[in-house]
Amino acid sequence: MLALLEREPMYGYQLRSEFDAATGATWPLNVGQVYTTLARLERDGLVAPGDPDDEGRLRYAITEAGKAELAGWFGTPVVSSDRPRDELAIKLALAVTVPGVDVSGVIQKQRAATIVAMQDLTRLKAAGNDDLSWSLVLESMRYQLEAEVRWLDHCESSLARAARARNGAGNTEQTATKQTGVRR
Amino acid sequence: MLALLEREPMYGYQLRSEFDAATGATWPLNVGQVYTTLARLERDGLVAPGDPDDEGRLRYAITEAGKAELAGWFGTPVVSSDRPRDELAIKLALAVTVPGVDVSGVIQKQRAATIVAMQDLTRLKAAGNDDLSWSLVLESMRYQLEAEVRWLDHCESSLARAARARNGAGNTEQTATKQTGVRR
DNA sequence: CGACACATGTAACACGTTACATGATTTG
DNA sequence: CAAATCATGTAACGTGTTACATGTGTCG
Repeated sequence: MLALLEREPMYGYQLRSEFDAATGATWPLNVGQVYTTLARLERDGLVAPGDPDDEGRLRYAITEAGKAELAGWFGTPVVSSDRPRDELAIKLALAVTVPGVDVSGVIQKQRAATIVAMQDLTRLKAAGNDDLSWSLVLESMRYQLEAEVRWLDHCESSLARAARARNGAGNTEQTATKQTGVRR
Repeated sequence: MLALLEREPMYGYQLRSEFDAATGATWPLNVGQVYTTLARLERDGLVAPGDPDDEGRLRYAITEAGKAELAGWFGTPVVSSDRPRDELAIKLALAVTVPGVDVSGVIQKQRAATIVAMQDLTRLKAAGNDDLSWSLVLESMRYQLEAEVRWLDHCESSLARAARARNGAGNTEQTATKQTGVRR
């Protein structure tokens, strides 16, 4: 919000559409949330309601405090500790500890879903959008999804190795990558 | 929580330590939260308090409904739409739209931080932990961080290209990757 | 004995999210 | 004219997170 308001004062509805434009509607933003957030930002003195425009729309402007906050945001890198927990990582980490879970089944389903997501992305990208922000976000997702697939592969081979270690040294059937049935 | 309780009934404090063990303390979990979550899970009928053990500790057990929920979780891949918004992606997407922001500065700081994070990871990994869950989570982070660096590089060259497009065709000074000062 | 880990909780807060209500304006 | 878009809000809910209170056991 602050970043958008730094460009120029905007009213709520406009903020939503500008945000969607910037992120390519990848993470759609509920309009209602804009207003609640605006109220919270005003509470914290980061924005201020100002001159209503020609039509009665109330534009909010960023304050000095808001500019400082924004500059801090841009100037401070995102570190692991303020990233949200990675659900997928947790899921697999736990899956391998719970007996009866078909871990490779989980991995395979996930990889399939991830690959579909990548294809959707490619399709989106093909439906020409020359906007820079748009394409950066899309590329971000692509890099992440690619990494995810690679990680899933790594997990599978890790699993296979662990299974091989558990079984006798001479026993070389690839059981680990071929089990079926989901728990129980 | 459900995944841990599927292994065996546990009490609150134990759940915390088991979770930390599984995720390698990557995303430390506040103990208090375990109890509130446990209360909410009980409210939803997914766990049930049961037989207190030899010391007076109250163990919670997963219910049938909880098992179903858990099986659903393991059986359903994580898709983009239920992933949280990517703060870094949004940050850069907006940075390029706000005039006066030193985008390559942001990128460089982020890359530095990301690389440090990768080194921390390597160090952690070196401090021997042969636990499978642990190492899967660590690898997950490594893959993600690597992807992030690659994406940041991509962003920089994307930016440079955009800048070249803005400037005249003959004008080939590399202004885009060399600006300084953070807005204003 | 004092500090620290173990162990259980609760109150308060902030935030994201949804659903709903309401009205003006535009457009097929 | 009806439907859709524009536009502004609010109430309610769920959850993550922190801070605090409280007590027991253990170990240097």
